[in-house]
Amino acid sequence: MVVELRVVLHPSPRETLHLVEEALRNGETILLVGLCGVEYEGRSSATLPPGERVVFLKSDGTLLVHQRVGNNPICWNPPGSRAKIRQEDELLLLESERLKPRENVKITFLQVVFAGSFELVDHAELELRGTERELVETLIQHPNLVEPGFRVVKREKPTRYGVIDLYGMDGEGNTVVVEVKRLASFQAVQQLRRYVDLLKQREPGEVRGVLVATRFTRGVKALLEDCGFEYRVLNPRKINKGEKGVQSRLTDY
Amino acid sequence: MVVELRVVLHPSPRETLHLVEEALRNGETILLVGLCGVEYEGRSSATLPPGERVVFLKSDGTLLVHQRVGNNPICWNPPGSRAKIRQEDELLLLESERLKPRENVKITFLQVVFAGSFELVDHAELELRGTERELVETLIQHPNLVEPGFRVVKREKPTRYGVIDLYGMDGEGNTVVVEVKRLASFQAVQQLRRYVDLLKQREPGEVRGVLVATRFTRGVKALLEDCGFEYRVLNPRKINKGEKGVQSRLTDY
DNA sequence: GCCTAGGTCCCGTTG
DNA sequence: CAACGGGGCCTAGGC
Repeated sequence: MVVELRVVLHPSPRETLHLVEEALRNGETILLVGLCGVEYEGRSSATLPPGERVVFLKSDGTLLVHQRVGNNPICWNPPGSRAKIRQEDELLLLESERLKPRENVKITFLQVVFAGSFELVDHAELELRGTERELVETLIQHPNLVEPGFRVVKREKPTRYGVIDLYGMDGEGNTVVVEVKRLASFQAVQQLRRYVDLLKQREPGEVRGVLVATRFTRGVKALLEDCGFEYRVLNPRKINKGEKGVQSRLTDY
Repeated sequence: MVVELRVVLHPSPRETLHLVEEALRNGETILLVGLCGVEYEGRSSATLPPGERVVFLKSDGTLLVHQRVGNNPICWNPPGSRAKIRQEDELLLLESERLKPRENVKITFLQVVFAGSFELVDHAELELRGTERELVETLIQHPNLVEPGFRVVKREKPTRYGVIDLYGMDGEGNTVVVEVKRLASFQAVQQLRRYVDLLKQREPGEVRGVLVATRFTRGVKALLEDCGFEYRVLNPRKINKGEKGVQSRLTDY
């Protein structure tokens, strides 16, 4: 149950000031709706002329300014920022400061039509399935999905140029570098290439590169071929039923 | 000014139902605060056990579920999704459906402590400064920042494997590929490498690769060196004052 | 603390 | 429409 809850409609600047100050003291969640302009200065800098928006201030310092459309906040400051509010004449100034890197968001309210503060209790954590991590675990349990005879030597093998998802050997003793992705992109191929090139300098035998993903784009397959790499399509639904859904290497075609 | 605004404290399921349904019809912005659990099924899938959260429903279909901490929503559905609400006994079910890709977010409210709908007017757009685009424009105006004698031939030159930020020639007529980034990463080096390799096959003379960025990490510089590439550090603040802040090529050290 | 890579990334642009 | 790369990305995990 929400222990504490306070709401004001069409508050005066002073009322908003008090509500926000008290909510900040108590570590409550704050929602403001009103006409405001925003200035941002930090890693980049930006100006947002006045408009009606929702401003969301969390107890961990998170500040979000949402326009009426779009998934992402138009302006924000991440957790750890510090917010202060003050009144200047009929304007309300909400300022959020982040220290590292130094970033400042300044919201000037011309009018507030709604102000609310809430004490939220929430100890639950998201349980997410179908991540890349799970794909890697699947491959460790079923190395045949990479190819019959494949043997995992190391998971998350660190190198000078990043961490190899799966490092192992094929049936003939060749080194195999496996890069795992949910969605295979150019970037994934390049990552694989970086690792393969590195190992080629160190390992004696052949070094093969394999990109395993649930989805591939056209361009990626072409680039894979150019690099001499192979790929496997993982079908997440088939995995539990068996070890189907394995593609042959590109060079088989 | 906010034309329409409706707020209910501790609404009954029926009251919430009516408020949300009417707000959806009118394309208004909806804020709900209460105890709820969430199920997500789509590109991935997830479960979030009950807790007190802020639910944000926008007129463009955006759905955001925010916990009391964190910059990002814990669950969401992007713009273009369709929301429906219905009552089952004392529970309220808010369901959001996205078609491409198919994704479903189902929120089960055990209790709503606040419901509000707002008609927001906002035609303003963010003016953002300090982007990569601006860095490229700076280089075009001051090609000396790449190096004395550098001449831009083409901006955003498309290739089979992506678009080259800047393509030009040095004082000796060699091809120069310039990749521009705010923050230099391994990925940026690989991108540069892709382009350089491609042009080496096509262009007659030498092909040089230069990575220009405002910030570099140690590992990136090492990889650049291994690839035989050069780099330049751009200081955004110095740019307007002149053409200082140019680094020599790695091989000068 | 820096650095690296993942993400239900979202988002705009381009083919 | 797919696909590719930017982002004030944020966030988690290593060292």
